[in-house]
Amino acid sequence: MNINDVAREAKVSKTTVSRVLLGSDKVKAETREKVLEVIKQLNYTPNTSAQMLAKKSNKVIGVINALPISDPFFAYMNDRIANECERYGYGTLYVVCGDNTPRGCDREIGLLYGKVDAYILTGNSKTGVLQENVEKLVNIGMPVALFKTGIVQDGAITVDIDNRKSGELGADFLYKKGYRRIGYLHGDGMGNGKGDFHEGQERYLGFKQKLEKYHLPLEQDFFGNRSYKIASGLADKILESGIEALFCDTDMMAYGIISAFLEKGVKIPDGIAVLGFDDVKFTNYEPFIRLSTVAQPIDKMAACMVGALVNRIENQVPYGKEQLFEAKIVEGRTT
Amino acid sequence: MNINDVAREAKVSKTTVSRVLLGSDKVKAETREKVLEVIKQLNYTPNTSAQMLAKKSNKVIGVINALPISDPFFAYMNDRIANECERYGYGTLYVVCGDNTPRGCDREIGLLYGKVDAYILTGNSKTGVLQENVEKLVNIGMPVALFKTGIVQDGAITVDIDNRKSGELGADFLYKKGYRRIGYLHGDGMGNGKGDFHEGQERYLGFKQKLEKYHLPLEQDFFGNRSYKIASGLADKILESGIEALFCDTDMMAYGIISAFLEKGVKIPDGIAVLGFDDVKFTNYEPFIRLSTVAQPIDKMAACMVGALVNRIENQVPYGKEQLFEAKIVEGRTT
DNA sequence: AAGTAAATTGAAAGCGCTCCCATTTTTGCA
DNA sequence: TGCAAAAATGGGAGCGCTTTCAATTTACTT
Repeated sequence: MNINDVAREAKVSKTTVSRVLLGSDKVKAETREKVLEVIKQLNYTPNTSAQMLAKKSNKVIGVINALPISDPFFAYMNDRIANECERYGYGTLYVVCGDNTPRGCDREIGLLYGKVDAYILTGNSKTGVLQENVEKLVNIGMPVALFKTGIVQDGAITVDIDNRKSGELGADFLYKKGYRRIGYLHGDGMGNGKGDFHEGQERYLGFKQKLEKYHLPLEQDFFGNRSYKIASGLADKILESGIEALFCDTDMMAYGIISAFLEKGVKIPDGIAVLGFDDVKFTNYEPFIRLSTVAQPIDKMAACMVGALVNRIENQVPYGKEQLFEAKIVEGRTT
Repeated sequence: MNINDVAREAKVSKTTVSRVLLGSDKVKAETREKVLEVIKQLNYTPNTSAQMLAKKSNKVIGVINALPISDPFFAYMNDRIANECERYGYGTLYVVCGDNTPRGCDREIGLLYGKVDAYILTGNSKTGVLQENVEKLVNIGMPVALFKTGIVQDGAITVDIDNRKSGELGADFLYKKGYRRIGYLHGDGMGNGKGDFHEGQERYLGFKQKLEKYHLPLEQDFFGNRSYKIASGLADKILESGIEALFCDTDMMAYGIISAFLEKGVKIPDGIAVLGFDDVKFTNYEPFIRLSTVAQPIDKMAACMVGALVNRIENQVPYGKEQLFEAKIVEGRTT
């Protein structure tokens, strides 16, 4: 079942069918009607591979997630990307590097090659192998956007927030709220315990600098971990340290530790204040504790990436090398 | 840059290059070496659209999520599907129907058409439009698996848990733990307020039947909602009702209401016990309160779908029409 | 050394579609 | 009614790859 079958049935040439399909050009109204009718009747769907091959472009952007997609922050980002693509009439194809091991995603890039007009690469674990592949893509003229990969590469556009500044912002906010003894809870990146969460390091740096500027004492650092038992002891450790506020480098860490605090009967924010990072949005679930957090402008970042890629694809307009966004405080009830 | 460039550079025919690419057949070792070298040197990547067109199959399974992917349950499912596909040497391509409106996903099916060897359709919002499209796919001989779509269709394989039984299981568990006054917290499905969460209805039915069997009183029903304010009042309402245990029809609802209880200083499970549904797994986050829940065998369901599809694709082995799995209780600390 | 089988390679057709260009049909206007 | 211009349609090449089948080379046997 292909375009020829439709052509035969509609008694026109496949060229005409193609024209109807692409909604293009001038086809007599009644011819179009007839073709559409046959298409519907035969349940014909055009083969996108053939289209792609013939057209060299198909209005599709490919997204490679170099991390498990069940990370809520990135999951939401993916939703936003799809939405943005739709605005421009583009489809979105996703691929996931399923495991936790940072790698080059060769397989995944290959899987999309010839199917998409541009790539978006996503992932918070810096890896040299990935960088090599980005270079390759760029070299063959492929439009590429990088989201939080920690890679900055000529010919690709890197989108992220200014992590350093965001760390400062969080510290500043807590300071101005009157907290003086402020601790920091580190996440562990991809949960692989490899400590390669490059974003967190920058955030922490900004946080520390701000504390120093205010001549605040540097409290003990705390480290999150996926193991329940350690995490449970963690809450005690944090409480015993006597800090007044805790800056967590992801919202998920914040939610976790808050639950632990609540369970121990500690009031938030009176017993201890908690500031998250990300502004994670959940489908199907509105957290009952509105978290105070350093919000990443996810929507804007998605719009920036897709907009830049589409503009490059359609108008050959080059994009900048790096686009850093400002985070902002969203105050909930935990500070 | 295509296969011809490689052929020319390696001084062989493109047929030979193709053979090397497919790792197939007999190619003299030194010829293969040379071709591989040229491929590497030129950074050549085969065009998957051309391959697909020529081969009629490319070992790729397409997944259409008829819901926002940021739903943690489905996000995790998607991760599992990718893993299963990888076991068979298959790639996985995802598409998301970005909005909350249940629809036929015509666009998304079309986007994948000609790119994949089989479809997996996912979504917990029954829609007639979707069913039509499933029929179409089946009619052209496309292997199709349906996950929680609420659709059962000849020629497609439907995979789900036995929701009724699972509701009974939860009620039974709570009863046997000694709880007698048990309430039920309904989710609102896709969060679109349309109340089309067909799974929940079945679960509730099973739950109710079991209560009746034990001659327990039917407590007031509670309804979750994405609006924070209502949800906050909800916790009070539940507590005032005097129930001893609350059965929530998703884990996310459970986590939410638990936070609210904790914040009010209510102990779990002494003040009130909470049983969730799903056994949601988070990347990057281990909830500090291990939830007691009715666990869906996500891994098994993913394996079942992918296995059935691959077997159908490669060996023409037909699959069953419907495969229902048993849920089981995973007891945490909230009951 | 000759002959045959096996291994290796290449030429060319074709996958389903788009699009350039040529051809046919229709329209507008004198 | 006739003729040029515009509109509508179709033929066929080509997108990058795989695969059949034939041709060539190599290896083996006696």
